[in-house]
Amino acid sequence: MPASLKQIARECGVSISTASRALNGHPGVNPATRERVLAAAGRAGYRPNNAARALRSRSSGTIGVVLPDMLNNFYAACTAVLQEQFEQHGYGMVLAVTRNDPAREREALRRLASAQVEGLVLVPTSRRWEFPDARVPVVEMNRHSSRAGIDVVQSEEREGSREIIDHLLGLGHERIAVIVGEPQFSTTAERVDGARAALEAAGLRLAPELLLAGRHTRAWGAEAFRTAWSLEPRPTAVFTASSELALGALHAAQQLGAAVPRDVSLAAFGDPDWFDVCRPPLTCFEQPLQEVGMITAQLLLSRLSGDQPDHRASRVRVAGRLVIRDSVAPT
Amino acid sequence: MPASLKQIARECGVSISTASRALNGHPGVNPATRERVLAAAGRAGYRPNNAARALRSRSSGTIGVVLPDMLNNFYAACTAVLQEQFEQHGYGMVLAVTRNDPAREREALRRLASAQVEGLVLVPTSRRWEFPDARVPVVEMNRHSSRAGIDVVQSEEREGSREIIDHLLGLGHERIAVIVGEPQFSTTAERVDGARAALEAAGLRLAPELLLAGRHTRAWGAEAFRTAWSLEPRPTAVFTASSELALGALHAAQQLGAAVPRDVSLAAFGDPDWFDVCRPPLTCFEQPLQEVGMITAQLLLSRLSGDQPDHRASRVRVAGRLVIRDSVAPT
DNA sequence: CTGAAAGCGCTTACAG
DNA sequence: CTGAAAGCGCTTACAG
Repeated sequence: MPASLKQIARECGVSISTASRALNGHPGVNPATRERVLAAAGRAGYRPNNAARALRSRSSGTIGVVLPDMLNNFYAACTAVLQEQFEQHGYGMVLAVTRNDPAREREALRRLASAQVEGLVLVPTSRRWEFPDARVPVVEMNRHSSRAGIDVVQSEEREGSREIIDHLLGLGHERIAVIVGEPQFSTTAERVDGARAALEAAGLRLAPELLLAGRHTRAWGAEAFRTAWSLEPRPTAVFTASSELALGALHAAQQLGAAVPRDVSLAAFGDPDWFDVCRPPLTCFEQPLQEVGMITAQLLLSRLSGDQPDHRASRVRVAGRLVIRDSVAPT
Repeated sequence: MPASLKQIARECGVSISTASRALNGHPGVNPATRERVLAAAGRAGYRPNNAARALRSRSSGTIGVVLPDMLNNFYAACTAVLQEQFEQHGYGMVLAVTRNDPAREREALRRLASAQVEGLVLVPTSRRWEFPDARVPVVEMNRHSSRAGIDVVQSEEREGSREIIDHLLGLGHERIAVIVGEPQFSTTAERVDGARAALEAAGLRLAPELLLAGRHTRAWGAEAFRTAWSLEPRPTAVFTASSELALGALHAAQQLGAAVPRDVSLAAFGDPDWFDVCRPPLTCFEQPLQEVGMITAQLLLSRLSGDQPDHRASRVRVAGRLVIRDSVAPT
């Protein structure tokens, strides 16, 4: 049974008001009294009850984070940064996962509202979400919904995609398969856009049969690669819009005996740790995960501290960079 | 401003007691009244205040999870399973990360105590941790401390290590470098033990120069591999005790121009997604991540539900399996 | 510098 | 079936 404020106060012969003030470092407490209270609390292993404190002070000291999936390398990295930043500023983090299911998202937002989170980082899975408490600042991370007036922090999706395709075009590829995830996500739309723009700038177009949309899974990456490989004529290059898709595509290529990059070039969006030890090391667009997490945290924290004179919503796009390895060859 | 119980009650012309009972599905509420309350709550987007509920009912509905690092594939996977299981049983999860720092661990445990968690999953980083509230059931996951009477769920560390070494021995390797992480972790000790036991069973021994202990990072994996490679005579095989270490070792091998498995064989503990697309695909001992997470959750949940007639601590070791790929060749 | 008191939003015996 | 009341453990004006 953990000690309560009351017990500490009694032990020191002071009121609970005084004990509370001493523990919370309020000014205007006799230093000797403060010492006594601190000592007693230390001895008893006193821990304030968060629920009571939150209830009374009307602030939970907590920020909610809603994301699709903890296993995804990108989200895991961002979340690690968020958690560290929030902790440094005295906030706890409460996590909810949606698996890209709008119903789960709805439920997650409810739960976080019940937890009285003071701020929210959201990787939206539906185009129109609702948060019960309109006073809570929200930042959309990576993906964005169609809601107006919400801060968004993402990487340069369109530009990244365009750089990859430009790189392929520069090496003579013209028939390029584009493998992407869920079409309803803003990231997918933007990556496809970027690819399309690059092709059109070169006087080419993205043939419908070469655009393969499915889900951000290894399985779909593999299936889509096989589909692309069965096309007539075959594409000379494949662009996968995430590392999971690349994993599947690479595996499928190895199974089909398609040598990368001799038979087909492969380039991906994202750059997990293992891209440089795979067979072959993959050329890719490195997403600025750390920065996205950091900027998201800073933006939310500045909204929370209220010293954000500018009340307009921000839209931050963080630059990434092309990393050239061995998976792309000239035609 | 989210609606409170009081407002809902007033709107329906009932007392807050009745509104509370209706919302919480207590028996003995007039169905018509219940309907009215539910409807009003729905309209108002009512969400109960967790803090108030936790304070009054003395149960937070929350389980704490303390782990070293969210980026680690093993912990991310376990945590995903834990979160899903806890959610299914009506518990929220609150996460704390220690970065293998005992001081951070101490602080994390305090924070979770303040949050009144009802149960705790802990990947311990110190040999003797303390949780302020002795009534809270704790399960140690993956690693274990030296505390008696605590449930532990882990994979078969010793056996996995032994299987790997036996496999190498079977192909004629006798000079095998063993690269491990932090020596103070139980997992490290057990993996080293397993390796040593396998060697001794074959009438060999683990030479001190061949045991390279550092940290579970890519950087240490690379450095240790370079050290091993500079030994005279060179080892013919390298065993890395985690996937991060394997990543570093593989990268170092590629940089040194050491062809795996022609010049040196490589085998690892753990089996992340990408092991089968790297160069070469890695032979390894597959850790049962899902199962470890699942069993941990079930064990803690059964302690919480109190229907655990057996009060003795459990020590569960989940079996893994050897996965043979292309990174090991006969001498 | 300190204490008595109110009250945060709920749940839960208790009485009717 | 319903309501009035107590109280969970704190914080915070308010009075001294």
